[in-house]
This record gives sequence, C-alpha cells and structure tokens, in this order.
Amino acid sequence: MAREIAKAYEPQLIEPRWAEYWVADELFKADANAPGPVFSIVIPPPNVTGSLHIGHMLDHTEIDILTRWHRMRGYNTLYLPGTDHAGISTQRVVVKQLAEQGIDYRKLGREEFERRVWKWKEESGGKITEQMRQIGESCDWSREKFTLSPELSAVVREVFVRLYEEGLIYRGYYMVNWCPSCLTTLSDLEVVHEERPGTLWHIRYPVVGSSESLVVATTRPETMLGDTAVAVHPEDERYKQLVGKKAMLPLMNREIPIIADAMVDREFGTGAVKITPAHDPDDFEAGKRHQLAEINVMTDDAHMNAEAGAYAGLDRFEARKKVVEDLKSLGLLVKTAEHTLSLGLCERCKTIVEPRASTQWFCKMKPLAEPAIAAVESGEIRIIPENWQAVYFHWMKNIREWPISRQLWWGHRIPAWHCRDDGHITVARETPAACETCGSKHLVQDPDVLDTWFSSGLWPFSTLGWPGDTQDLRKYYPTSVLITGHEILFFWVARMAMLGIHFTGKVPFHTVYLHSIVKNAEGQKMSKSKGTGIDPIDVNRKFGTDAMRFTLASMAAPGSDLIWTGDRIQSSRNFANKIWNAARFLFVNLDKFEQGGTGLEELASPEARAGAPYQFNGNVPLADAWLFSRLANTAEAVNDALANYRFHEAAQGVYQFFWGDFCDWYIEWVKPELQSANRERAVVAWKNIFAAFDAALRLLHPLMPFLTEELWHQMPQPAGAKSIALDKYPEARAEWKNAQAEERFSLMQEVIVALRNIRAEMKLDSKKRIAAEFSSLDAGARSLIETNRDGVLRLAILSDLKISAERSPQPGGALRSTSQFDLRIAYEEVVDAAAEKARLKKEFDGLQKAVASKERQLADETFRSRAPEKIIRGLEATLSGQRVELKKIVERLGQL
RNA sequence: AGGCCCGUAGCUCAGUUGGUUAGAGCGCCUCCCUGACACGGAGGAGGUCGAUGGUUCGAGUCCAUUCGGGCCUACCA
Repeated sequence: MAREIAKAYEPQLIEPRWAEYWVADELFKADANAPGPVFSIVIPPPNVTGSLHIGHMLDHTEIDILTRWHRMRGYNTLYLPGTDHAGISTQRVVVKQLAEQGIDYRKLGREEFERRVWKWKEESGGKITEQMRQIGESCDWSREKFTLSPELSAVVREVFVRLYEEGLIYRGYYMVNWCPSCLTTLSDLEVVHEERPGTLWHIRYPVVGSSESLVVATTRPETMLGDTAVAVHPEDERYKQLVGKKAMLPLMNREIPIIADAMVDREFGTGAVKITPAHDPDDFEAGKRHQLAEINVMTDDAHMNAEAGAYAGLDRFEARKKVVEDLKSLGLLVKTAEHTLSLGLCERCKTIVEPRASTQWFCKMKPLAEPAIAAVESGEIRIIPENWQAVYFHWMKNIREWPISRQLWWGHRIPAWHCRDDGHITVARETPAACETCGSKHLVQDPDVLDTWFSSGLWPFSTLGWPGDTQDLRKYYPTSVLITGHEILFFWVARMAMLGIHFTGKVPFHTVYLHSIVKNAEGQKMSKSKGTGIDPIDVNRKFGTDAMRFTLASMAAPGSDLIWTGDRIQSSRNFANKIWNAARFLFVNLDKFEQGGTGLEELASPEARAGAPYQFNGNVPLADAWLFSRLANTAEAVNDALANYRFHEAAQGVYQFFWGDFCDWYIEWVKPELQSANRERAVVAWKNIFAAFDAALRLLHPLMPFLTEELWHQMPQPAGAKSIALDKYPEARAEWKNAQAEERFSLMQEVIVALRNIRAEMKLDSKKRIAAEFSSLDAGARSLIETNRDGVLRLAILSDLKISAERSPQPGGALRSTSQFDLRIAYEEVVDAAAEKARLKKEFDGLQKAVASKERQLADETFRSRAPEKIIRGLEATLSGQRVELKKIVERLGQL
C-alpha cells in the first residue's frame, strides 16, 4: 500500500483538521462520575478584544501541556476557562465600535446597550471561535459562558448580598482615584505610577492681621483654589506663633485657618503645607481630623468648576498655568524648583488620575486576607516559584480597602436599590418590589457596576454550581492548579484565594504557578497599548501552532523573563519537520518492505508495540537496547520535569531524544537491518523502530499536539481509539533501563565521531572510503567494535577497519587517541602537521590543567578527609584516564 | 523610599541541595544538494560565569560590598 506523504511538514494542512476536531470533540469535558484522580485547572481570562499577543499564549500553552499530560496519565481533567472576562470584553468591544460610529454608549440607555451587546455576541460568536481555532487548540470555548449570563449574575449578587450582610461591604465617602477620561473610580491596582519631572512652586500666603506670611510648597497650584487650611508641624519653632491665626488664601481672598498637624514633614519644602481636603488623600484625612470644609473645585472631567471662581471652565492644566502666572504678577510666587514626582496614571487610558472624594462601595479586606495568608503559610496553597510568596505576603499583610464600584457600563450591576422617598438603600438578590424601610415603590437601581475582578475572583466556584451543593463542586473544588502571569497575582489570584476561602471554607486551588512575562527583542513587555505585541496568528500561520507551543514551552524557565526573538520558533518548526520526515522515512521504506509480504498491521499493531524491544538470536540488538534505555531515561526526566512545572526541561529532553538519539543515531544505525535480506532480522528491526517511534510520539504529544496526532493516526491503533491524547503517556520502564548498553553504544559513538573528525580535518570528500585501524588494550572494546564492524564502517565511511590490541608502530597518517582506544588512518597525503600540532597543543594545555588540578586536590589531605567518597573515586578514575590521554598526546607531539 | 529579579559563548537563554576540562538553540567557519529531511547531514571554533572581597578542601552555584539592567510596592505636599 503506497502512502502519499507531503515532503515537508505543512502545518497549515494538518492543523486546521485537528483544531476542528479538538474544538468540536468533548475531549476535555470532564465527567464528574468518572473514576480516578481529578485534575482541575483554572484558566486565566483570555482577551478576545483583539489585544491578543504571544504573551497571552503562555498561560494557555502551559495549561494545555499539563492537561494533556495528565489526561494521558489517566486523570479526569477539568478546565475552568476564564470566560468571565470575555463577557466584559465583549461589552467593551461594543463600546469601542459605537464610539467609532460617533455614538456615546451612555446615551443609548442601558437596555438598548445590552441588546446591542447580545447582538454583537451572537453575530461574532463564530468569528471568535475561528480566531481561537487559528491560534490553536489552547482554549476551550465549548464551555463558553458570558459574565452576563443569568447564572453568573446570580452568583455575583449572592456574594455581594452575603458580604453586605456580614458588614464587609459598605458604602463610604472617601478619597478615591478618579479617571477624568474614563469617568470612573479606579482601585489602587488600576493606577500605574510613572516618574516625571515636575515643578515645586513656593507660594506666599499672607497671615491675616499681620505683616507676616507663610510660604507653602506645592506641585499642584491649581488645587489651592480649594484650600481650606495651611498646616505646619506642631513642634516647628518657625511657625509656632502662627498656629491658630488665619492665612489669606491668595486669588480667592478667603481666610483659612493655620493648623498644626503631625503629618507635616518639617524637612520637606518650607515645612508649611496647604490643605486641600477635596483633592488630596492626605489632606482629606487632615480635613477630617480638623473638621475642615471640602471645596471641590473640579468637574468630573477635570475642568475647574464654579468654586474655582475666575478659573471656572478651564482645564486643570490650563488653570495651573494661569494660577502660576497670576501669582507671579501678584508677587506671591516665591520660587520654583524642579521636582521629580511620581504621577498616578489610569492603567487603561494613561490619563493623570485625579484624587477625588466621593461615595463608593467598599469591601473590607483584612478579615478576608487573614485566612488567605494562612493558607499559603501552611502550604495548602503552593506558589511557584517560591519567591513570589514573599511578594504575596507583603501585599496581603498591608492590604487596604477595596473600592469595588465602577462608574462604567460594562460589568455586573450592583444589586442595590436607592429609595427616592427616604433615601434608604435596599441590597437584595432580586429586584425588590418596595423599599425595605418606607415601602415606597420609587426604587432606582444603583447605576454603578462592580470591578471586573470582583466577579473574576469568584471564578473557581461560581462556575461549578455554587451556592448549590452540586456534584461538580464536590468533585472539582478545590481545583488543582492555576497558571498565570505574575502581573495579576493581586488582581486575581489573591482575590480568588480570599473569596474562595471565605465562601466555601476551602482554598480554590492547591498550586499557583506564575510564569514569566514575555517581552519583545527590545526587552519591552508585550502590550497592545504600547504596540509592542506580536500577533500570534501571523506567527502560527507561518510556523505552525506546534512550533509556537514548543517554543514557548522550551523558553518557559520559571523566575525570569522570556524574550521573544523569533529565531527560536524557527528551530521548533525545524524540529517538527524533522519528526515529520522521520515518519516519512518509516512509511516510505515500509512500502518497499511490505512488498515482501509483512505489513504495517503486523509490525506496528498495538500488540506488536507492546512487546518491544524484540530479540534476534536470543538478544535485543545493541542499538535497540540502547534506544529503549534512553527512552526510559528520557520519559523519567520528562515526567519529572512536568510534575515540577519545568516545561523547558521537558521540551529539551524530548528534543534531544527525538532528534539526537532517535533520528541521528538510531535510524541511521538500523537502516540496513530494515532492508535486511534476513526476513526475521528485518521484522525485529521494524517492530522495534515502530514501538520506539510510537512511544516518542506520545512523549512529545503534550508539546506538539497536532503533529503527533496526525502521525499517531498513521499507525494502527486499537479499535475505537480516538486520539493520542487518550493514549498512555510513556513511563520510565525499569526493564528498559540498561546501563551497559548505554555505555557500550556510547563507546561506539565515540569511535565513529573520532573517525569522522579525522576525516573532516583531512578535508576528505564525504564519499571517499578509507581504511582505518582501531586498537585498544581492552578486549571488551575490541569485541564490541568487531561485532558492530559493519555499522562503524558505514557511519564512519570506511573501506576497512583493522582491530588490534596494540597500536601499529608505523608512523604517519592521522591519529586520534582517547584513554580507551587509538584510531589511525594511514592516508598517503600528509596531514597538515602545523594544524595538527596546534590542535594537540591546545588539547594538551587543557588536559594538563585538568590533570594538575586533580593531582593537587587528591594530594590534599583535608580534601581527602572531607570530600565525599564518591567525588574522590570519580576524580581518581577521571585522572587516570586523563593521564593516559596526556601521555598519548605527548608521544604524538614528539612524533610531529 | 522599601522589596524582588537579572547580569554565563556574537545573540537568546539553561545550569534543582556548592563537587570531576561550564551546556543548548540561533549565528559563525569547513566539508557535503548521499534515496526521510538543505526547515538537512558531518565536523569545528567560541565563555572562566558583571566587578571586588569573603566563607569552604572545593563556588557560576553561598555571604558582603559595588557597578549595570529590569520589575513590583509606596499618601511625602
């Protein structure tokens, strides 16, 4: 049966086929009734608004690798995909689209707005799926549920009401971060700080009823219009006599008190501070302590309002200029100094945040944080890498109140209703018919929505049927692992921990794996807003999603950043192609072999594979014994790496085995056997190579799902078998391990490499066969080479190989020696003596240094008494070998 | 201001409890378009591990100081 296999790996042909399969199939749909261990994963929120870049791929890559690995080991796996954000994001997309059409979403009315959101969702649903298909199978959309689905909204309301009833959620009048562009409150975490050069203006405030005056320093002169006091330190001798008097606020001509407060730093500026309770968090607190009035001089969008008198209507920065000018002309500007300040910016739009006092909903965090701290301290939640634990503790132990209301439209609305008659607020799970206190029917729902992270923080249990006592909840909660980037440790991880423990009494996950941040070649974090992201779809189209996944996995060493340069993915693509071609080799040659009668079914059936490695003449052939031993060791290392979230080690292990061991050595070695005229020998070779190839595919599968799936289906599989992902993951089989075979095979590799090396140095044409001599005092080594003479002749391109105990005394030709053996090629043409000498000299230097340092160490009594026996013996063994080599080099140098 | 991380071959990075001539991929050099693969094969050159000092029989690996780069947290007007 002739097979048609493309000459090169073409991901664009293979992957869509399987992508469709993955998305459609319910492979990862967990069954709560299924027996066996459970592995459940919380997936971070994918962002479907278009800011998808390679950085976002990392979570999904790692999660999917783990999922497949666990699935192949018989775990019952559940994904909890973070589609919560998808709902919010959908709303934001609609807002953006409306804005592009010049429509302000606020003016649509909430119902009309939500209608459009649903419409967009329906229309674009397919588009999202197609997009996700192209970036790979890494996200499971089959469980797609949007935030605004009735089920999730009900959970959010339930949580809100419970926290409110417990007194943890309250309404408060405080200073909050306000974005004048987004027109909403921001939590501290949504404010990013940036160092910028600024100015410190010194302004003179005359003291009422005297010729004295005070100089205050400020970086924001426009806020002085709202000043209601000047503060000095209570023990500051310079100003002691002024406390209790009044100052005349320039420009506004308002008398304001001079107060004493310990908050003032005597060293900074002039030691006198203007107090603007409505526009600064510290001043706000001071204002409360001293019962000062708050004068808000700005509008929502940061223009000056009527309270600013002559400045009303100006933008805050124009007002600043004008205030400074006016002060200057009044002679009240004492001095200006340069001053670097750290400005708070809105994370989303980068507008300078305006501190603003307003009434908002808050959540008390201390009672929630304490159990979450304890969970990490006790190890019930493991944070990997460990250094992030310290960061977590630091934040959690200094946690502040969380303002949870947002003046946005996207998100869950706050379940609170204001009574128009008596002002009472009714908090309820369902829309109340009447006010709790006065029974009035004039109720208006609070216009605010909840911070996105409020609902996201419920994800691990809100998706499993909570507050009901469901089977899913019992089986899958707590989940096993959360993988995400460390940038949302506080936003999301910590809040899930707090809310999960609070509402279920159990931690939401046992392991938190925080991966590195992906940056571009310039070292910048990938970000859509900065324009530094790389679109993974483009890259995938070019190289394939398997290459993308393998690249991310191989670079995902924990603890440090990951820089995306683009050349690693080329090497991953090459690796995929290499495997593809190894498979082609098998099938193309099998076609020829099959004409002799024995077919694929017999050679590669599941039963045949299970019996490998097969024997010939009562022994497993050396190369096969070696390969299966390598396979066992690789499987062990890879399993171990994945168990410890060391994806890069897993990737490297499989790469080395598949390319280095399987392709470069094993296939080359068994080529003749596969076509052997001895049918029995050939069948053994075929059965072994198929078994090894199959195992290697399974080993690679989590790291390259599409390619391995495709090739797996080329081989005979048990009836009803659907996917390699449901096959077994290779384990380290003890009976495959064979230290002796590894040792013997590697000696042969050494001999072959040394011979190739000589050939290369002599610049021999690669087709030119030459004769060589092998000599070794070790009878075992001689018989090894003797037995495998054909292979050595073939791989080292020799016409003949003489084997002897003693090196022939003949001078001339090219020579290569190790402590175990000598190789000589008696070639007529003189070897470049000078080059040979230089090479040997270099080797001599290195070797001599190594020998000297070992001799020194071994002669040291302290070393001998303190170093472990193993080290000493190893050192001695190496030393004796190196001495032999050194001697041979000296001899050879003498000859030249 | 406090905390964390990084500085290893030209580039991007590995290097788990300190232990034998420090590894990989890409790039570079030489030879080869050989029937799985030029997205390939074979061979090779190239680092003394930012700097200094210390602990130790022994340090890329631990400690201190220092220089350089990055990140996070912070209410200094």
